[in-house]
Amino acid sequence: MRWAPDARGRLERAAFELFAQQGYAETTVPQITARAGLTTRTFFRYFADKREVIFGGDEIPEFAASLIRAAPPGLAPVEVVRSVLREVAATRFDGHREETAAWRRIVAADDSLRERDALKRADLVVAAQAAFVDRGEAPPDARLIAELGALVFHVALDAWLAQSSPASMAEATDAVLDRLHLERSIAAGPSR
Amino acid sequence: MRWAPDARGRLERAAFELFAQQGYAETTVPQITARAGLTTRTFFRYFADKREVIFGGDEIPEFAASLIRAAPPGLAPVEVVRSVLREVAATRFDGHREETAAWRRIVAADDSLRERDALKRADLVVAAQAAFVDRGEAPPDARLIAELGALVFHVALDAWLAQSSPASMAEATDAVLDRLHLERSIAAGPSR
DNA sequence: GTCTATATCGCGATAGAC
DNA sequence: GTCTATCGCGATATAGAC
Repeated sequence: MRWAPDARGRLERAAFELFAQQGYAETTVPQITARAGLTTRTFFRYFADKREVIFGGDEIPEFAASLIRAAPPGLAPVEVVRSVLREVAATRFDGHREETAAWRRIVAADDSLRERDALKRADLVVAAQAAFVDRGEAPPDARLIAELGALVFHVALDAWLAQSSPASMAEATDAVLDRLHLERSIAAGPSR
Repeated sequence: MRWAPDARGRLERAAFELFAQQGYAETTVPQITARAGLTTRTFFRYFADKREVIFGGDEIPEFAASLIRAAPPGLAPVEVVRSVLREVAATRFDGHREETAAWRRIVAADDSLRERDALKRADLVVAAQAAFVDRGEAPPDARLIAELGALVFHVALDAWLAQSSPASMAEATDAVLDRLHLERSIAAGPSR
């Protein structure tokens, strides 16, 4: 065929390698596309902007939201958070610690990327809040529990990547959640 | 004098008005500087990038950090958070509800600005964590309590702006904190 | 202040695939 | 022939260098 397949994947890999080697800011889009054998214009057809290459297919918000909606109706919100985080951690992170760490190093090194990362977290909160509302929570409570879930997720991710011994990320999310010392009733009692 | 005074303030006001009228993305830096009677170059002397005009002197991280460091040594972390948030709310927000709401509307309408807003929140967490570490908390606990404080602050801000009756933001931060149903011991017990 | 690199995006052309 | 992925060219805005 006329074009090598998986243009998107090639762009992602080329970007990842260049960012790791010379840094995000020092890497230009033409450099990335040259390495992937494509043109600059093509890059922007796959990614809205340069930052998105490294956050590519981030379906975590959708995945988490679907898990929240699928949780048993009676389960307390905190327990929903616990099981959803376990599931996300186990299926998306455990077994990919090294790649995740390399990715995190790149992101942490550049403010543009930290910024995009922070937006992704905000978007996760929005998606999770909507899911909790669908489960019957009042919007303010749904917001709170969604924020808490995102908080635990991000703190646990950093903790998991920081520890030298390779425990599972699922354990890390549990540990952070427990450390919060939340009452079981959180965001489950009647609104004031 | 040769130049009209308060160049920075004029740029901020011009930007604010234009963003409110035609949106952030539709407003160019030359438009802003034209309205302020300055050149594009001058704009970037005062602000690192276009987004920063609207987040101008955001000294909240430094302010919050200094309050945390100044809190009574024996006070439980959650109570430190409670009093710091009260203080920040009362001195920086109460009495400016309308301006804050207008500002929030602009930010919420554009992803570039939501992104910067999210980064500011992350920076607040970093500053607060450092302050809690100085107070003697273990870094992981300091991180948790800092994240919690930022969470309460942002949720309370939205709640305060959303409510029709003009309560104080200090009350809003208290309400959100109470709603979390945290045990008093949070992040105060011995590290595992 | 001026000059310039780089990101970003609109539009039309093109070359197979079906 | 139509469709789709890609290219090529050009325009504008941001941002940084000199």
